[in-house]
Amino acid sequence: MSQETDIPDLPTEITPQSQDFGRWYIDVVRRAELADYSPVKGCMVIRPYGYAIWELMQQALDKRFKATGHVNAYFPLFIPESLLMKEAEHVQGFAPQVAWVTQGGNEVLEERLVVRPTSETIIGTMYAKWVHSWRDLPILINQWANVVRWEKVTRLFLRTTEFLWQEGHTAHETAEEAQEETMKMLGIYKEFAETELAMPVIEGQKSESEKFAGAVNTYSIEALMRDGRALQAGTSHNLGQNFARVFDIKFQARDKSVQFVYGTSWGVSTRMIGAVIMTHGDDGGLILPPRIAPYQVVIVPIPRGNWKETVLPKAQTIRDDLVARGVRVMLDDRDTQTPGWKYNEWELRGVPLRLEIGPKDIEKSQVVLARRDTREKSFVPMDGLTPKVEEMLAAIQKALYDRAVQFREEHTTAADTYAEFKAVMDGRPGFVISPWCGSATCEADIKAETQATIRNIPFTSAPATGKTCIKCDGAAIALAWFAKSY
RNA sequence: CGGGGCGUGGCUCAGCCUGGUAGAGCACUCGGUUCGGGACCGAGGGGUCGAAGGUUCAAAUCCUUUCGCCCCGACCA
Repeated sequence: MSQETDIPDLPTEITPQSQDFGRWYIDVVRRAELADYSPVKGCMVIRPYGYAIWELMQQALDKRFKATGHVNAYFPLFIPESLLMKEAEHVQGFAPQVAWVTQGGNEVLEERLVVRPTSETIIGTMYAKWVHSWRDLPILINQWANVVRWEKVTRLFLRTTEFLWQEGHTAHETAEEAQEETMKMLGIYKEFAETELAMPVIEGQKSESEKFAGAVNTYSIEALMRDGRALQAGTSHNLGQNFARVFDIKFQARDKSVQFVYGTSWGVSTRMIGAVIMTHGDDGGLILPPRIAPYQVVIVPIPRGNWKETVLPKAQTIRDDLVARGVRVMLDDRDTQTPGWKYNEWELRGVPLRLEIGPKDIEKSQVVLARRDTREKSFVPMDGLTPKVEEMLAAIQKALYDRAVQFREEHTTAADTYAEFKAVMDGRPGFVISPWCGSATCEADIKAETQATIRNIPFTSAPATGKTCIKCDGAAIALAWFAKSY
């Protein structure tokens, strides 16, 4: 197998990351046709190519939810005002972000409805009706839904007024079971992110001020984007008995006493698509991990002479062989575009592997394979092609993950003093691991002065014994991971 | 919600300062030659210049109002 060293420059149509990362992101989303702005302020249209990525993510997640005993259901989009108002902390957290429905047809509603920002309240109300005995537990329900949060500042995929997500809502007999569920689902998110999205994440606990409104504890997975900012990619909440008390979700326990259930909720959203873009993309556009790429291989036939009688049938055969093995393939046989144009287009859209085939290849019974991640080209014999393609897709998946891990390691720094901390945040941003005293005041001051927030306190974080808070010099309770975030 | 910027064919923009009846590139349609890293030639189609009002013989251009969007900051999956 020979390698071509002559890799052409990346196209210039997309703003380079180094010039303006935010602009680069928007350019990629729009040029790759993942999404577009809609006529509705703050809302986006997810285009077929972007939606195909979401569908692949959904399938991968749904499979995992089912495998751990969860079932899907669907709850209403509208929530009566009185339900939302029941849990004090929850209301306070979401009130500024809810959209109200005040009128139906021509009639003013007696009770206003909110468009769900999340469904704890309406699901809790139903659980109260369904749970009577410890034998009814646990309830392990997930729903795939849209939610609406009135946002002042929106960004495609990362924060839009309406977005798609899944929200799991479970009810358990004991506090221990609820905590176990909370951790299990966070673990599933981590495993999903790492194996399907090739995106390494840090699992940990949120600080009190970053916690979900109404939860006892919130845990998150945090990923590092290529501009050095962190992105919360998924959350899992232990709700304790907070919602159970308010919604009266009671059951008769094994000891005949009446108890409130222990709840959890957990979710990931279409924001994950933004995370993938900003984890793997380069100046040439999108780079998709093979496992969630709508097209894993694009076949570009070289149209020359009577190619429709020679090259094209061979390309079709190759496609059929790959499809038979479950590989997602696009055969780009348009004769309105040149091969070079197609190379650039599909690279921009992140297709992991390109297969070129022309008359010369047919003579030699070979094809050209070009990797999107390294942009390396190689000649591969037609014989044994399918296994070779599968092998390369797996190699790309792994390479993307390894590269992302390396990037994160290179952009993670420990800082025991505030001076060091600020130096890193001003310089090359990323995660900074620092001792923290646990005070919300210190946390807020650090944010005000450096824009960095506590992303989470990883489970694997070393104990902070003997260390002092970078802000107030008080005894540290933990080594927290700080970063500027999306 | 504060600061900045922008609304002109599908897209990116020029034209506005100094009013004179709308232009370029790309995209699109048709025909032909091409095609191994964003092809070329020829012929076409497409815009009441975000909206409303005003000034003027005449407004994309000047004035007023208004709507929308984008970017940067305070709140959030």
